[in-house]
Amino acid sequence: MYELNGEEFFCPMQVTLHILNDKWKLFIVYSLLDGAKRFKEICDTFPSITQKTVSIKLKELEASQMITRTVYAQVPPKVEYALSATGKKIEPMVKAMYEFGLFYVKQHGCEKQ
Amino acid sequence: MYELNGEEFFCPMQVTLHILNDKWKLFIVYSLLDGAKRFKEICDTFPSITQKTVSIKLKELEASQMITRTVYAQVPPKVEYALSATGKKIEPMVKAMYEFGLFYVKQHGCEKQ
DNA sequence: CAGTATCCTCATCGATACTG
DNA sequence: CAGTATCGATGAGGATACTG
Repeated sequence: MYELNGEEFFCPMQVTLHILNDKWKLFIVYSLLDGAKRFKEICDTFPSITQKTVSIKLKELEASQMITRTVYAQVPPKVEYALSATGKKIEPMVKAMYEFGLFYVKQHGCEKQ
Repeated sequence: MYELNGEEFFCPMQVTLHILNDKWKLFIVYSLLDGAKRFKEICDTFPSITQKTVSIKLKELEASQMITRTVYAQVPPKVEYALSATGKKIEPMVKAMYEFGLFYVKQHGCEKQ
């Protein structure tokens, strides 16, 4: 049995899904595996996500200690988001997800030119 | 570039998330790793999910070829859901998610008696 | 550049009841 | 047992505009 800010979980899987299971978070942490990104870069990485959603998701990921937020005191402002030590631990998981996707599209002949 | 019933994807990760990223699907396929389950068993595994949602999610998972549905001609009816060959390929991914959750709760001291 | 503030839509999910 | 039908709540996320 585990507890995370008031909520109870019976299985580590549940914890993982609690932290990452939504439409965007996994994409965001995935894109940060290459290295730190600025707010605008993250927005540009996914054209179909809005600034507002990016903002919310980054806050949530920061709250669950998956990413760090670094503000550079300059004008114009520069803020960088990067995976925390904990966040970097997603790598094997993300790799496995990538591999599965690769297998799936091959299996189902979903490739296009 | 990949295509799945009309939608376009640029990355295998995107495909994986398209198939599995919602509140329940990962839990369901996860619970099927032990072996086939009947409809009621799946409902009972997750007390906080409704029959309706289970029904919808099973249909979606079947449509994306992740699970198989076997009807036994008997009264009362018996229907079994099991992972397909494709579905079984989630195992490394799920293991990685489990491991991450485990790491996370240890790191953050979330264990309760 | 890096966000907030509003307003709004729409899918997801829950509650409950009913059926072959 | 294995669902479907109906209705309703809710909240994530989109569109757009604005700010330090």
